[in-house]
Amino acid sequence: MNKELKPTDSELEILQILWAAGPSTVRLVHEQLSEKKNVFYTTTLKTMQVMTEKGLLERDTSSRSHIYSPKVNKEEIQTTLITKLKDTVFGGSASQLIISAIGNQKPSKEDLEHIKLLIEKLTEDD
Amino acid sequence: MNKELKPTDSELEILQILWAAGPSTVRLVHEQLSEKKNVFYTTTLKTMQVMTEKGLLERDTSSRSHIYSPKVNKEEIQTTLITKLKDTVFGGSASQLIISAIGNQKPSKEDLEHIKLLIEKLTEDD
DNA sequence: TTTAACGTACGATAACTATCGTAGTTATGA
DNA sequence: TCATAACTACGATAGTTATCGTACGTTAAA
Repeated sequence: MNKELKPTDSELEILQILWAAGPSTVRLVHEQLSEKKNVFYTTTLKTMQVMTEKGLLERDTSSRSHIYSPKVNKEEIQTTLITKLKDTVFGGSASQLIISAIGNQKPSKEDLEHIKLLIEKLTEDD
Repeated sequence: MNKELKPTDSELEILQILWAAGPSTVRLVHEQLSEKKNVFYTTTLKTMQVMTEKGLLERDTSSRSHIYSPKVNKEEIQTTLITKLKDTVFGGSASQLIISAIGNQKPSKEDLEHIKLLIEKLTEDD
């Protein structure tokens, strides 16, 4: 339902940059974006303006270069999208999703240990 | 790049049904779809026709009711979408994705044990 | 045999996305 | 000061998606 929780792919690219960089100008976002993708400055600008209209970003217009910040929570978006993926291609099964991720995303040894500890903690306490 | 690996949301709903049910008529897919979503028969039909054009489905037109089957591999789509999610909202980190999934999708105790065993197997052999 | 149910084909359309170009304003530095 | 660079605003557009309606042929049963 909530539009704010369904950013498009282009919007996610921008959100990612803002989540990492904190409040930024279009110029800065555009420069980072340009490292991955050929796009005109005005395209980035327009997208960020639309995102602001949608409530995905907010901006401070007090100086000439507007400062944009994410208005949506990273963790919330992550959870929403994981849930959606789980429902649409894993028939709603969390474990299948996790197993598949472990199997083909090849986390490092350290990561696997880390995950194992997390699981132990979760299975212990209760 | 490969269009076949980026089904839309509506297409994924249909693929899921076909992956589970095997080769089916539009009627059958539509009935299952109707349990989740209000949609006209011709909408389902049209979507499946488009999917066939795109190469997501193939069909046997030898009888009056065409029989559709998925032409794309479930596991392949799963991997593609997990990878995309990892890249777009987890900054490319598989472990972050997995940890987040374990944390908020709440797999059952049995599932967690299952996953733990898998991890042990992966960290052992090499 | 005729009509209702079932099936496909396909055009139309509204909404949304992504992208770019143009216009106009405001610094800035040579 | 005046040209250039940097900004924002915003219209235009092509492509995509999702959805429905209409047309039309086929099957089956009353």
